[in-house]
Amino acid sequence: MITNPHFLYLLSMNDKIRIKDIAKMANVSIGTVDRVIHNRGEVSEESRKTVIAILDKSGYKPNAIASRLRSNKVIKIVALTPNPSQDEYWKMSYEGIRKAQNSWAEYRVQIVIQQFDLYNIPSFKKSIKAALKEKPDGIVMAPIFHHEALDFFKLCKEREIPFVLFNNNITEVDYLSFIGQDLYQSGAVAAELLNIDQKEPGTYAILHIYDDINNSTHLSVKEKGFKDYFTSIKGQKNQVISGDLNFTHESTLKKELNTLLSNPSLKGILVTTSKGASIVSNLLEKHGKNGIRLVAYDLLQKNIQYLNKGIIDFLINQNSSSQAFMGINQLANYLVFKKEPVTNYLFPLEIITKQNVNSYLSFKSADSQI
Amino acid sequence: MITNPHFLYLLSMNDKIRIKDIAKMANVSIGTVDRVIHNRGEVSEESRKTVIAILDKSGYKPNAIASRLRSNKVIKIVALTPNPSQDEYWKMSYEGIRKAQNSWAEYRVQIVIQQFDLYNIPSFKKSIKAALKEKPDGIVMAPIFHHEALDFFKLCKEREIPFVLFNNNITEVDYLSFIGQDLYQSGAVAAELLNIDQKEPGTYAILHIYDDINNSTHLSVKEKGFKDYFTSIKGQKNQVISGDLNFTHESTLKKELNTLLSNPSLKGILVTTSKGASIVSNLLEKHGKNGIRLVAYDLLQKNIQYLNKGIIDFLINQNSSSQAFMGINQLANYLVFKKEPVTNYLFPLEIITKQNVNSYLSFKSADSQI
DNA sequence: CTGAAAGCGCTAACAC
DNA sequence: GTGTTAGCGCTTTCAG
Repeated sequence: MITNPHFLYLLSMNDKIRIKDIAKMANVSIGTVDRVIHNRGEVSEESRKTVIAILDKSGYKPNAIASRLRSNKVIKIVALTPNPSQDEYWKMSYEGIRKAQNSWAEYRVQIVIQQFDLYNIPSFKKSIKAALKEKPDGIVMAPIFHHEALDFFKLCKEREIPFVLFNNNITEVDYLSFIGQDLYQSGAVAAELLNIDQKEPGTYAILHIYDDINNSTHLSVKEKGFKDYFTSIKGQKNQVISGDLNFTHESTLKKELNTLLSNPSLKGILVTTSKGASIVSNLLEKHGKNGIRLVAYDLLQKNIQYLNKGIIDFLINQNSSSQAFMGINQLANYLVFKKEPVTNYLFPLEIITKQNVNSYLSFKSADSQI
Repeated sequence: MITNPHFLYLLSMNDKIRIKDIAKMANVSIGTVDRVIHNRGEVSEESRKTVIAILDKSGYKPNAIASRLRSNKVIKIVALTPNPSQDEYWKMSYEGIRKAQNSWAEYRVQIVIQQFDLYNIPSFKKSIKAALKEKPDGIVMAPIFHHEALDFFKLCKEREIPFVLFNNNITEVDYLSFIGQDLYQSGAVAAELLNIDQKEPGTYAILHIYDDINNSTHLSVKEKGFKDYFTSIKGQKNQVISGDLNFTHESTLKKELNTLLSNPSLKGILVTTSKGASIVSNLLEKHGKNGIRLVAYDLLQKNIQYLNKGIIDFLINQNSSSQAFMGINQLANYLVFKKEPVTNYLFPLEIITKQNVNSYLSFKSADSQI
């Protein structure tokens, strides 16, 4: 079969084997080779076999640069995201999207941002419609409205639009890639941080403070990890209490928190929502820290302030901006360069303290690779 | 001047302005525009001015892909690195280089790895010679032999070969980019971790355990950060002791460490060298932990084991593999796509515990963007 | 000093 | 089924 004398010669100069070379070796045209490479059919079984054999043996690697230059069409990605001005966490996420937008522009990847109201399902539905109208090549989003997201993904499936999730997962659907964190383990890390060198047993609280009822499922996973950590400790009988509190009823919220803080056996608090931390911090500061340890989430400005003041002891970074950035990266690399995405891309559980927080903040501005 | 009617039209569809468009707007040929862009001279002052004006106003950005495709030459980078089989830390670094090698191959970037003996200066000098003989377009290395590295960089400068440093910095030279960590702050983080919730004053030790005298300067920066942290605490009089110990004299080393561990006021130990941690861990395990906290560096296998056993309390991750990977990324992006590198790329000071270590280990295998 | 034109490797439309 | 060819945006040679 592989009898063409060029074959060995080309193998020896092992760089830059082009489609042209493969074609010559297989005694077919470059058109045929291209059809084989991209499974575009219309090739006789015989040619297909020879070409594939030669592709394998020659170690041919397509020249991504040429390929990209040629296929000049604009690739369109829609990123669905909450209105960044509503929430600092989602603002960071938005910044990640903007960064991706920037760095993919030179590859003719157009990233259309569809904003919706974080507290308003109809607005989300409207965004969905707008997104589909764009006829995108791919979609990136954080599926915060579970039910509505499910419906949406069904439509994507029908239209064969690949989608990437970040922030929280929806396991029932067939996503291209999910970018997030191991929430169970995240709860365990938080528990561990509260428990460092605690010699006496005590009470530990896990508080979910939200302004809406989104995501409650994903918070319960953190809770499980948190509780399991404490039950796994042998020889120390701790009490774990959990509370679902509502951000919007401030007076009841404050009352409940104050009773909690007055509990003399209270050793530590985990606040699972990034936004809730400042409320607790504020009260804890007034009440007096008294050795009550506080762990919270994310590098929100207020959280950083309380960390620096010593009210918050540790933050766990969910890296909202990198998650969004990486979500788009995965999708764009898939669409542009046909790179197989990582199905479950779990970010490390970053522990932030007063002393290392600046290294994280300055890193943000530095990182700038594609 | 800018009177061509195409001008406004092209500005409005603000993407993809090509050299061709600039040429049309300036009423010159694309050849002339190219000569202006690359300062290749042979252009009349008048054309030059018009072209520059239009380039500025139009926000023209060259298409790096097309440019790279055309100039078909292979870009060669030499990565100088210690023999990976000598040391686990440098093995991780080596893996980062291999990963970069892989992901840049498709862009016709050839990364030549020059290994040298970590404990042998002549071997390093030999590698330098070999590196220069390759006539590389750029060089990446960790300048662990300070003096020899300095000489080398002088030669690079003469030959106009840009170089990127990682791991440790040499501020006297004009590097393209440095990838590393803030060592001063790293010492402070370590101190903080040892000091969490310590109610009583005590003794804290910082130990530099090496098998050679490399890098002693860069360890002293960590020491400064460590000491300054403790002196900055008001209301708690702690004692800080530091020690330079030699890995190779095991019996003396053990003796010294055992006296240290018997100090009843000892509260915590920082081992600044990644390799030294297992020695201390081993002795501490035998001696009994007795509330002596241990902080060490890097995700070496033994360190992870001792972390999981609870002998090591925290590891600070120096991310050797990512540093090397990013070093090559910076250089390759500069050489291939003319992207301006970040001059000082400081990695975050990652705190690793028993509960988050796996999230870091599995992340390593997942990350795979360019 | 300037313009025209070839061609990097690949894709896809088009002809046979 | 298969081969041929135009052309993506840029660089560089060559002719004028």
